[in-house]
Amino acid sequence: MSEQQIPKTFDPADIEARWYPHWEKTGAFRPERPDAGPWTLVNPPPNVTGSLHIGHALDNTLQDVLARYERLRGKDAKWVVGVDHAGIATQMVVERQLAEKQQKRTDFTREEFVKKVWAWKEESGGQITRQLRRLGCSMDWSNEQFTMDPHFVRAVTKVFVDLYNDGLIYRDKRLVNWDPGLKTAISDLEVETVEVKGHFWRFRYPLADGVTLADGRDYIEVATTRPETMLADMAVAVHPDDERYASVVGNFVEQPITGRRLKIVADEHADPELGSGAVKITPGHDFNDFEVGKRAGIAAGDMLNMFNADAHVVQTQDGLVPDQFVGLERFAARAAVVAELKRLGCLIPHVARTKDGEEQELDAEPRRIQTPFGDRSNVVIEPWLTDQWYVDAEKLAVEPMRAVREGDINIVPKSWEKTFFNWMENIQPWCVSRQLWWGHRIPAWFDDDGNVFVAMSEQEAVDQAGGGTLRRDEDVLDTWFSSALWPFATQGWPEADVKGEGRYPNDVLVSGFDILFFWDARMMMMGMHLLSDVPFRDLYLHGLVRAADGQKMSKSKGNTVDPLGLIDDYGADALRFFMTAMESQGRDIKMDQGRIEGYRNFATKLWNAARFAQGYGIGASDTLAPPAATTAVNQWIIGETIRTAQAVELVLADYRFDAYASTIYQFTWNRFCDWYLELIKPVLQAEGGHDDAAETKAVAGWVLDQILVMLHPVMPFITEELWHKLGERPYDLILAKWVEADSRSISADAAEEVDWLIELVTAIRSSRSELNVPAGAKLPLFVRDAEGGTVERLERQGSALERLARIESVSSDPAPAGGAAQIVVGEATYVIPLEGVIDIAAEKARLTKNRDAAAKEAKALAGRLSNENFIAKASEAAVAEARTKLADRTAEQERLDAALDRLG
RNA sequence: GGGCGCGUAGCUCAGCGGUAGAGCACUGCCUUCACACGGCAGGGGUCGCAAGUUCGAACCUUGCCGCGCCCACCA
Repeated sequence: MSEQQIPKTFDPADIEARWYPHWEKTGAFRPERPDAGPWTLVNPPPNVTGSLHIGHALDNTLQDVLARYERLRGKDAKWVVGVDHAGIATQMVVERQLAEKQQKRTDFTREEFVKKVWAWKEESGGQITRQLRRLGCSMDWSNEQFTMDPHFVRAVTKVFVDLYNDGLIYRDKRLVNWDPGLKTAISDLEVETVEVKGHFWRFRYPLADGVTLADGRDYIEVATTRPETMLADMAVAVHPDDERYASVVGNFVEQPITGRRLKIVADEHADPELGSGAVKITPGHDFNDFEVGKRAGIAAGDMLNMFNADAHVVQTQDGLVPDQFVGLERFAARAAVVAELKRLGCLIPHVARTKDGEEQELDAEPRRIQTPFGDRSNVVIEPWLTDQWYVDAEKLAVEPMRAVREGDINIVPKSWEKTFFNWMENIQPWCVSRQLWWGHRIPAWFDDDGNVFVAMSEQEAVDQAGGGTLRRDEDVLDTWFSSALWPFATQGWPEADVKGEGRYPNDVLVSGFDILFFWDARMMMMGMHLLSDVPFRDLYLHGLVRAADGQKMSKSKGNTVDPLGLIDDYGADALRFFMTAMESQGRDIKMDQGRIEGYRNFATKLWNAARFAQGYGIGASDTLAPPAATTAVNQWIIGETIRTAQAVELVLADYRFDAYASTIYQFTWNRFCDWYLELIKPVLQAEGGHDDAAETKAVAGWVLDQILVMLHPVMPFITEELWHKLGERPYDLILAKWVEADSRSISADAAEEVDWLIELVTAIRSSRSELNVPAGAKLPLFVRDAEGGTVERLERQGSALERLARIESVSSDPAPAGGAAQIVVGEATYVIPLEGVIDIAAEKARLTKNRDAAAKEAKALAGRLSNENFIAKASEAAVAEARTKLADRTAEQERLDAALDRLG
């Protein structure tokens, strides 16, 4: 693609469709650059069945900004990409498809079903990767990963075996969060607590054996929000110090429905302040009660279970559940238990007042109950006693906490550290087994006696067992177990020496804060244990993309925005710029189409600026260093370019994405387009050529190139297109060199001169506009009180001034008598005769407004400077600055007073 | 119950110790030969409230009021 005329219209779709395949085909994402140092980033693997949502667009834009920036700075930027098998999510999708055909998973063998999932993976797995390409993400597709690739399976198996052998994975019988919808255990993190409307019932449990309480009552009152669990009650607990019950501890109550004798135990868990102070204990179906039960000497194996896998009532081991309850669904069982207790006269009614103040008896007190739901199934979670595999997270959490504390891992923004520590310090054993078919099958085998053998292969397990036939564990691993290995398993670990290659630790991880525990922390635990080093040096956490009204986006609310649609409407570059500009640390992003449109306009602006430049023979620069410049305007823009590059480097080092976007935006539009291009028009358009033309074209071409370079990380498509349209290039922009930001190329004098010119032009324009001078009218300008330096500047910048402020001539002669606009800039006053045109009253009003503004500021400054505390305590620089400003403002005010006098 | 964050122009957001900025929207002028997805000029804010620290506070501290998120066993 060689130099050619830039078309009048900017068509993002056309450009995007051409450049992405070109980059990918030419290997630009991982070019051969033997001298380049490694820089590594791994992409949070999206679900294989997923499609790109707006959160992915944010996450991947930020990563691509970093990857492209580092690539431009000469690094061998490797951005690892791949997809996650997403156990539960994917299995659910395929099961849903079966359901549409009136089929279910269990109609098939495990092998048949898994085959169907693989088929679906092949069919749908490419979608999200195609979409990432449309966003422009410069990932290393040559090394695309899948968490169920054969080498990944080996890595996962090895990790499981190693952790088992290290005692960090174990099998345990305890309560798990059981999802009766999916019929699998899930981890704590996959449980979402939601407040729902519920009831709080109170019941009487009669004391057995004729015992009574100190006050003579023959029953103990217990309360619950889950009456159905009474069918498996095993005790009643009271606080050891609770006098009311001290006499009956060690005695029994009789559960009214089952007739089971429940021991009254003393346990700190019972809160004397709450309700009656006595609490029923169901060790098999409540996390607290499980602990109380254990303390009371009930072994896990003896705890009564009253549910099957889909939460229907089953007979307990002691056979005491009346037949009428067996087989009931859990919520039906709840109603049945309440009804039966009521019938038995054991229900204590709740007395409520109606709005009219009348008393009313209810079965139970209405309450808001914190209820656990499965995050995937949206079904109420049941604590259920099962054998599962656990990772000893507490031990694995030690090193990551140390790493964060000591700065080996730098969490950005820092405010997340507290959340991180809070979770890590209270971490619970991680249940990693899932009763699913899709996933990494657990490498554990059992013999007929229930002995377990954990091994890399069945053969090894058999060898361990000393022969015989073994049965492999049916369960698979939590998806996050495999993705926890992502920073190294994707790069060939354990065979490859990822540390030696400089690819581990990764340089940075970018993720949404919503997966800090699920994924980021687990990578730290696994990485630090298995590779003895942190998985990444920096952890950048970004927020959520919210709907325009601030609500969380979700399919069920129907308020999602499709990033692909936004790309169609505004171009990928505009969407990327939006994400980058809005990414402010520690804050969510609210959708704002107006902004995306604004950034589309920005792209168009750049396009037209390049087109303009090209029209005057400005093209690809042939130097990396700034070209030699003699004019103030050229020196100034070079300095501004370098300052911009330095600012960009500074803010990107701190992951200040918004600051990066606004820095480059303002430079491009407000400096380069609004001023520089306008200032050089007289040079470019001079009839018969201009002495400064060659220099100016060289500088303009260089600056434009630097803009393309600096903008490329966030707007890769338009910049690559313009890069080539502006001239023959030895390489694509994606592989160009970052700006040589050498401060020695900044001229302070040039900056002062151009700042002065801008101030003067702006002031003249402002007065023209306020005095309603016709926009096209060219006016003479008379200067008074100008010092030598200003006179020279006026000579040098005369043609620019004439063009930008619509001035016909500049003269240091006294202005003719009569009405005139007067403009004060610096020490000089600029007079524009407007006899007959000017409205003297309007000009007086305008000058007075300016005078008053100067006077007000001068007064404030004078006040500050007359405060001896300020002089004594404020920094010298602050005092000096105040003095300078006061002098300036006072002088300005005096000149404006003089101008007002002249108006009469 | 703990923790985190947010309340700045009509809207979306920067600024985080020296008397307020951007984009969009708004008003006026401009069909000026790069761009009307544009140019120029302009209006608009007692920076949630209160007290404190400081020579000086949108910016630091404390309290309060609103909003949001996360974690947690009130049966």
